[in-house]
Amino acid sequence: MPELPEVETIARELNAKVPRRRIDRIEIFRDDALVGVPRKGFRAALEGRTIRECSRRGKLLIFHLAPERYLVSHLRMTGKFALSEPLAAPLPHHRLWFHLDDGTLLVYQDLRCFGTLEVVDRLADARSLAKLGIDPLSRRFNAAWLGAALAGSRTPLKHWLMDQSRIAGLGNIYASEILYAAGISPETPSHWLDRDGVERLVSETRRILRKAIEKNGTTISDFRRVDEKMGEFQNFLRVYGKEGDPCPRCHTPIARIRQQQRSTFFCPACQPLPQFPAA
DNA sequence: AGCGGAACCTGTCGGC
DNA sequence: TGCCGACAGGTTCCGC
Repeated sequence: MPELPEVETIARELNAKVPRRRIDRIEIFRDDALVGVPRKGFRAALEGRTIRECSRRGKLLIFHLAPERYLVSHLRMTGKFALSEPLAAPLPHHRLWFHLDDGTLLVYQDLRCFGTLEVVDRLADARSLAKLGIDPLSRRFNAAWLGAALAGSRTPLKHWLMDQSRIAGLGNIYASEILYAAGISPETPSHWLDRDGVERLVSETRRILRKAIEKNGTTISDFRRVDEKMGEFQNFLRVYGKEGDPCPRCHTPIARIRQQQRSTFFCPACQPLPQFPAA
């Protein structure tokens, strides 16, 4: 489900509510998500600790606790965190309840049970954080960095952008949208991109991610904010999920292809495959 | 290096 | 109506 803007939205909304709240008690209804610790160890590691803040790294959501400890969560496709009034019984896809000291319930739910919850004493110990690449909203993500990183890779650009060990946070929706905005074919061998293309890719990546965060993420089916409201960026998507619709720029029907087992949407006219390597 | 395929798990949707 | 396959915002592992 969530890519960088959705996780950023959740982190910001949690950050407005949960800092200084203590986790009094945890109820576990299904423990598939727990990484590295058994259910009892998970509860013992977190109960009684206070949430200092929430942050995001790539698509990972991080709860910073005191005394020092971290809960690092990857929501994968359908994971969610929500704040709720106390409930009598868990709803169908509720997996864990964190009872906070002000009486509210921090609910972790996950329809498909792909999501993960990892507890570590130091962030450096988190396996899920270890292999992440550069954050695309950081200053280091610029044309000089990207140009050097792309050199030598023949991987199709769309797949390259989704590799979390290179850039952390882009997924299937935003990779398609960014390439459309930059006017670059998703099938371009990565090292073919010329200097101008690299610069467009950097600026469109930043622009689209910032706008998506401003719109609280994209809700196509599952994604919900902490208060169960939907995001609004789906209203600004140009190509994702729009196979056959006219391109907003040139009216050519939007195409859909499969790359690495995933759907890619693009405009064949606005995003032509380069004819030759641009050196 | 990089690709295809399968797996993890559950639900929905479209076609026949 | 009912069954069956395809597909879903992600990642990882295995084999070629």
